[in-house]
Amino acid sequence: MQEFTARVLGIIKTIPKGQVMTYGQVASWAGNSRAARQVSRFLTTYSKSHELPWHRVINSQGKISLQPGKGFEKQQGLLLAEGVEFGVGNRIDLTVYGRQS
DNA sequence: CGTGTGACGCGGG
DNA sequence: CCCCGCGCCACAC
Repeated sequence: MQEFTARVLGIIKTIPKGQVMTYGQVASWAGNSRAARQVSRFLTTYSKSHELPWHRVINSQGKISLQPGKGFEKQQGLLLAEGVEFGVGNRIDLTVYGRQS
């Protein structure tokens, strides 16, 4: 496994319950601020084979990137279950729920 | 190899 | 708020 991938995995596993991180933030913490896209692709493949809080990773707009009918409801349900609130337009306030850097 | 495709992000209009 | 374009990058054809 690539070093970058291993770090992404480690970072996501440490996101506190009830908090979220953006793809870009995770990529940056893992050492490559330009790899937000790879982080998303990583989740599509690893969320099924690993025990990982994949639902705590959202986009920089504070919104869930999955499309309705393709996982959106599932992710929103998991976040709601841990107390994360969604505002107008199903946006999450990153200044409240975002993991502070 | 060239091309298309995104769970991305930033800047503009 | 919505929509676009552009940069970015691994991956599938």
